Amino acid sequence: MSSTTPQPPADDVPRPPEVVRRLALLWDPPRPSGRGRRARLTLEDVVGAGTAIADTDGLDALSMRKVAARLGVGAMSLYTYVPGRTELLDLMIDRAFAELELPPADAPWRDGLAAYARAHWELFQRHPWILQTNMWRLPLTPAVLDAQECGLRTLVDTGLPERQVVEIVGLVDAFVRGLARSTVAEAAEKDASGQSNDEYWTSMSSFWADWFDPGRYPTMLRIWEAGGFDAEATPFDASMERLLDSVQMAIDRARDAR
Amino acid sequence: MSSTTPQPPADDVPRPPEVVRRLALLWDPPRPSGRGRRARLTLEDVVGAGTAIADTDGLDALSMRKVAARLGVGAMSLYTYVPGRTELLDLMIDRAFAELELPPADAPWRDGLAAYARAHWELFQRHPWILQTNMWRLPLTPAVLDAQECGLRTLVDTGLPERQVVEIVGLVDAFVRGLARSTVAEAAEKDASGQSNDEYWTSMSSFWADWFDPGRYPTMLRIWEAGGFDAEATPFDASMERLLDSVQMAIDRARDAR
DNA sequence: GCATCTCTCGTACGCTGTACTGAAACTAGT
DNA sequence: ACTAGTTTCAGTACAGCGTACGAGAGATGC
Repeated sequence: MSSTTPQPPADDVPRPPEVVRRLALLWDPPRPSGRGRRARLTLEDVVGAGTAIADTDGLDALSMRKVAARLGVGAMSLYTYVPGRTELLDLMIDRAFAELELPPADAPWRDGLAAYARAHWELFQRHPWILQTNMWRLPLTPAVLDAQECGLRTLVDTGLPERQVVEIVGLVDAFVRGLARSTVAEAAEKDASGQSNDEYWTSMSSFWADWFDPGRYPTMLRIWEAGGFDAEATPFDASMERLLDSVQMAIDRARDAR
Repeated sequence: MSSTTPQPPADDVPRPPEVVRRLALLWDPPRPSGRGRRARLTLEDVVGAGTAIADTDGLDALSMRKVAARLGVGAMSLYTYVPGRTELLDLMIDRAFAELELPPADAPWRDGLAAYARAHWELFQRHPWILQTNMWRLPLTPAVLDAQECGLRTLVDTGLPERQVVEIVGLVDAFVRGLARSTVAEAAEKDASGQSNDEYWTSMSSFWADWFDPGRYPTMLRIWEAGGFDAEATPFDASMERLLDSVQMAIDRARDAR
């Protein structure tokens, strides 16, 4: 490939044998064979320990050694249950998405899509590390596909062309993730402030005082002074309503075109 | 720290002294003092080498040793130009965002916002590694703030309340990032197919055949059969128009409310 | 008892970011 | 020209990471 064409990292595009092995554990869970030494743990234990670590300390703190230590087990023992860290993360994501309380199939599209978005929103609040996974897509796990199926189902009978259904669900996903990201970031900063005796905010305000050039960023200054950046009331619902309005418009337009 | 409260990783929330040091290089670039040994490189060389590696091999391949090797220099030599990897990434992001061709200040809001989105879209195509940075927010660098300023400016005089301006620009950002992500992922898979003689696709299709349960995912099956997942024509423009329509609606509503 | 199978885990390798240290190279002051 | 001061360069080292390997432990089937 030409060196001028940007290439995403090969690491995230599994090579042939890998792509199957990576998902085998999820779609074809191994049943205990009865023979051989008894297992001290279950796969669920391992995934749960990983999730607990990621929930409290973030994804960077999730290492095989720490998961093993939390379970009182040698690091390499984990590899009996899980082929590697990548697959452990896939399993954690699947387990997390299985927690989603998805709307029923017969809900009106607007209620269904709103509930779909809100369920994700709450999930990301509970497991912010999902937003830290820097994969290109979510893994193709059962629970992730369940969620996708649910999202698509809300719109598939509205008369929208199939391609637009996919687009819109993608837009909703991106919106929820984006907003959850900044909300979590805000919470993290608030937390840092509490822990470090407001030195963090001192540093930050000195940044704004010393380096922020109001002449260069007049709009930001103006919005700041008008309180436009005070997001204590998260704008999730308002923005979501606006998004749903635009979906309504798309549906009306699709109906008119027929 | 309570184990029941999800905590984002402390690593991404710089401690007090850190938060200033991390941005100092960006807002207060050191001028050469003339004294002492001459530098073999410039800061620009280091940032450029890092960007080149990330462009071609992805963010995971970006290590201090590799950057140093590309410059024909010892690994530790980089630390005279850059305090650490985090700050190098900040600089790379700033440099990338400086490439944005932002719309002029006097453009009508719809043209301006569309151009703002498209500029980001093209940037992410050129530097997909930006989408791999798993930080909670982009760093507060000059070029990043320039871009934000531009986005906010397109809407600040439309009569929308300030808070909604911030919301909408956030929505546009999330949309562009989300769509760029899946586009890049698709390109990565196409590329993997080329390199590995279609074994990748063989594996993937065997996945669909062996594990995908059409009864569990009827909507996905239906959309698939209707070609709804064929995204060769990226739906950027269509989706963007839909988004802009919803912004128009919000503006009209804000006008009516006054 | 013995073969067979599975789980457990210490050791080790290569990779990472970077702290420390001292050598090398350059300028300024005398 | 020489010294003192300042800055860059880079080797070594350390802690941490994912994980390949292989020896041992414990269970089952014969």
